[in-house]
Amino acid sequence: MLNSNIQKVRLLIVDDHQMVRDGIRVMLESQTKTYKFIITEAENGEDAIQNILKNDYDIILIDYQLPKMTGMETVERILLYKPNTKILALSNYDELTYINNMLKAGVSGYILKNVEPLELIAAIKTILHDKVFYSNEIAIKLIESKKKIVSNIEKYSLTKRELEILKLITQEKTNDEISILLCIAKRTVDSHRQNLLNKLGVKNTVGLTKIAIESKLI
Amino acid sequence: MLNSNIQKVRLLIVDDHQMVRDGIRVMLESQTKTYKFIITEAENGEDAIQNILKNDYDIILIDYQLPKMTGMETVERILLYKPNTKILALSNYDELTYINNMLKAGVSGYILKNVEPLELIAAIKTILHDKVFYSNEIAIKLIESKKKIVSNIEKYSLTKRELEILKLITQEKTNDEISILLCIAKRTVDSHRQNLLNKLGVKNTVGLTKIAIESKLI
DNA sequence: TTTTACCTAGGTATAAATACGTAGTTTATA
DNA sequence: TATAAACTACGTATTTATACCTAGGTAAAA
Repeated sequence: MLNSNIQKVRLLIVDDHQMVRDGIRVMLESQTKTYKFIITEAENGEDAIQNILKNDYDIILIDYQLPKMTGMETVERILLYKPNTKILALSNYDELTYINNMLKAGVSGYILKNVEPLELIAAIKTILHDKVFYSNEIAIKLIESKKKIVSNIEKYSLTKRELEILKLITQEKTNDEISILLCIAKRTVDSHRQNLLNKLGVKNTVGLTKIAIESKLI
Repeated sequence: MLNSNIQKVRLLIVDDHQMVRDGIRVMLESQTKTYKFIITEAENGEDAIQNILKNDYDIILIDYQLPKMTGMETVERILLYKPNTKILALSNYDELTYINNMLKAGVSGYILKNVEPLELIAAIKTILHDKVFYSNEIAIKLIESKKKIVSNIEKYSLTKRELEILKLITQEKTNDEISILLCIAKRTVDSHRQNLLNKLGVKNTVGLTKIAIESKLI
């Protein structure tokens, strides 16, 4: 009777760290109330592909960093063969590039490895119900991502034009070249450049370049 | 009889990820031939400090990234209270900065989290015998660290002097200032700068700065 | 010992950047 | 519609960087 309420979930863990695979297994096996997990493990992308070709899984947990084939490539190939596969990305990193890459590849969720057992279960539950799941940190990161580009400009309160010119400066262009590109007078570029030096509080072009790189403008 | 050969090891795991703590526990508990691990867990640096003040441990496994207090600070404080404590740093990162920081703080070993159970046991064994242990990747990293700086110079075949001047340029110094600093004629600095532009194949100071940053010279 | 690479230094010239101003026009917004 | 912010532009002057040379001294290597 009680058993009838327990749902079997076929789950594939793709991670090259035995420690992580063990950790996930412990987490999932401690949750026996609503799910019975049938867990398979794969060490790398190739393994994972071989596995999904032979077997069906309800959900796949995959790391971003894998030897040889990256998690992203693996996800792309899995979805090529079985487009309806539900995949949860599980990473150490909340780097925006990684998150975006995984989402682009087609994962249904992205959580960090420092996840609590209950949150992991919640994520799996959500994804099994055809919804997407991002852990809080990831959601915030995604929302903030657009803001950050703006905030770097705001941090130094650069105008659009100043930003544009800063970018051209970092492309090794002279004021003369910039003026031609933007169809404005060289002296105008001079002014903008002077304002940039003042606003950013640096001495010369080197300072401008360094800040541009720091701010990831280039 | 058999039991008399089994050594008890009091071990403290300091890591904010339950998954990692579980993973280590599984690894260690699977090795029952020579050791019986008595494992305590701490979620953060504060916890760890409280624990080591109350109890004695044979070895401490600690992550680099911890909330609030870093692994490095925690190690420093642990060794302040109990200077003979044996500590093994366990990190996801083989970043040289992290490794160096941990070694500076006083750990007896540094291994990556993708460690095999047998290697983890080997590390613990080595450290318990008052020796130091680095996993292969870390050892290589440490050895290569010096080489890398050289290789970047060699890549562009910069001379010592040119490198010196490049660094000063990236500190927003003018040729005049550099000449005073190095006690050489301004015209000599001019020459070096010209050579830098030619060798690095860039147009101006912006190019020099970008390459210097890429090459991690600054 | 000859060669080579490196550091040194200067001639001459031009191009580019920096510094400190002023000021008109447009655009968004309160 | 008043106001501020942004973009535009120029005057004047100095400093700095770039370009293309030549060339001597020194130390290491072939």
